[in-house]
Amino acid sequence: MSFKEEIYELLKKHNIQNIELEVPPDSKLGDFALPCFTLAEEKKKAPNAIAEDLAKEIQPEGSVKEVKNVGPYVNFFIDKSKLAEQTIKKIFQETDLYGHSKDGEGKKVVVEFPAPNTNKPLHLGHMRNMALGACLANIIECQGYKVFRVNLNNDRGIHICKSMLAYKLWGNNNTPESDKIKSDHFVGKYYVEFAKKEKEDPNYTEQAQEMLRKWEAEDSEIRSLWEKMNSWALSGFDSTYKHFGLRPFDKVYYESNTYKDGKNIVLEGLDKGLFQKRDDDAIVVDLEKEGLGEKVLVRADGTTVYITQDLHLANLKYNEFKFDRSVYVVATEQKYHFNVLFTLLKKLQYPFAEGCYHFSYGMVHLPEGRMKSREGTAVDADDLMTKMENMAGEAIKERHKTLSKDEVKSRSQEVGIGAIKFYLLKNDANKDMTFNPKESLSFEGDTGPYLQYTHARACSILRKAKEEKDLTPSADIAFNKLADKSELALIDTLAQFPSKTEESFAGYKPHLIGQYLLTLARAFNEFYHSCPCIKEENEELAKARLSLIDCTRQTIKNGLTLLGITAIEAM
RNA sequence: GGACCUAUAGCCUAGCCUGGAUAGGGCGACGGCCUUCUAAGCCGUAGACCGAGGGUUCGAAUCCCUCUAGGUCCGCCA
Repeated sequence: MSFKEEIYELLKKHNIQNIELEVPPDSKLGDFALPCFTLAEEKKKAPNAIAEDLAKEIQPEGSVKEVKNVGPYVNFFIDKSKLAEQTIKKIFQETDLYGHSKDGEGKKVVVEFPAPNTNKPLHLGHMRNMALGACLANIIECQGYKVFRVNLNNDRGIHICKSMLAYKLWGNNNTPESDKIKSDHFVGKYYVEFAKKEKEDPNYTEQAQEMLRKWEAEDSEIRSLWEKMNSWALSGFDSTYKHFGLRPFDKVYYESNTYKDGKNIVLEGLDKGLFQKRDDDAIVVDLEKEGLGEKVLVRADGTTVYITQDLHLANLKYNEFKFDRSVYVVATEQKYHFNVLFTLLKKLQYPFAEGCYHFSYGMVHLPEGRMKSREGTAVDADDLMTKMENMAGEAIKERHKTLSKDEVKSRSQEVGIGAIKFYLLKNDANKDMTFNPKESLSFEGDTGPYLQYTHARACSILRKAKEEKDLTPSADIAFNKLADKSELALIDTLAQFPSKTEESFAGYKPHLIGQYLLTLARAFNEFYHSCPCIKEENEELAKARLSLIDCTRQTIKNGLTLLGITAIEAM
């Protein structure tokens, strides 16, 4: 039974029910509080007077150590050593699984991201997508679900033809190797070049459309050019994914394989009378009632549109994975599209329709305005990673003059990438963000490196305790020795982790983990500065603190792992 | 024209779902702390009529309505 439940039981004995306990703003006031405003109304008495009487009436028992009246509240103090014991034992027992749950056992979830276009390299927008997608997948997984990470390459269409045409016209048969450029950047260069020329001469647009027609007719020359350039783009993406620390995808879909499909689904809907054939032979659906207007599903000429292939892809995924949920990690601009897609799936009465969810996230702006790949103003993913790693490397070398080159490299990679990921994950995904290089590239304050540093500090104490005093942390300690304000606050924060991961999962809110870790790191650093461990002379206290440090280390590690950030042991 | 999202100190942001006791952080500014476990840290000071107006409530940053500003979408493009 939790402390809260224990207090509810206690209150029941005094005929108080249906009032939510609150947590006072300051732990000095108490651990839990009963507001007496609604009681005041019932009993026609001032809330302060009621609270005063109740506080006298209710006798402490069990884990409740003290009952005290503060204004209109009855505040409860619980025996902190019990919380310490409960929490520390749990963490020692569960280690890497602390914060995990088995709620989703036996259920399957598909998470799709980042679904790039193969005409240009990945930029900061994709990084936000990847960070969120990977983190969301981890959070779902930690709740016991079997997660499948899937990707979709948008590898055909007019925009792809634009970079192809530019290469054909101005590429001189150069290759990424000959130009010594990363292969996806090589492709992107031609996309930017095309955009420039297209502005001056609309004739190029016409040529690109002609190329798309040839591609659709499976013209062999165009197809081989397409295959060559796509393989450049895709191999470039793969190295970016790897650098960013993404796990390999469980399945990769290609739009070029599926773009014609889905027509049978529409015909099925037509048979059932869900869709209509218009006078011009186009098949449409009337979503006026849903407030979504009329949508074309198959063109008059019998060809399919974007939404048709998405109907097909949803089915493909279900047939392959038999998922309970399917999450699409896609920017907020496509909200309407997914609204229509899911409405159609429901209309068609697919069993999986209810399980589909669009996880949308806000756009990434630059101080100058919107990022435009076409104009080459996007913040490139590879460049940003390198930049951050170099900055981290400088800082590390300054701190450790004798560290080996390899060690500097691996640490700066973890710190640099961690900084980017945390920056992208710490705030509400729903909100747009402006990438301001000056503050975004910082390693101080509310950042990933701050969390990694806190973790490294905890590791360092554990190492030294072993070396200098042969102390190892254990769950068999004198819990009542942990009585300092900062110790109690730290224990309190540690205890919250499982409910935070659960909340983060339930609401699709990755940022709750990041916010929690900041709170935890602050609590630990406060403790670190006021409670020595190795230098502590009271042996029992030193041991208790060491265990508390180990629990913090473990919890930060578990949290960072959910964010896709490596918890490094030294910085 | 319609739909959705956003608005919290000079700047970035948490809290809003589930209303409560002095609205948390961070950057920047100012002042302290490295003969004690990593100063990428810690402590302190200054800085917020929570976009505006109404409503509900004993109580509103939080719920409801209106308005304003910014953004996004509403294609037989993907």
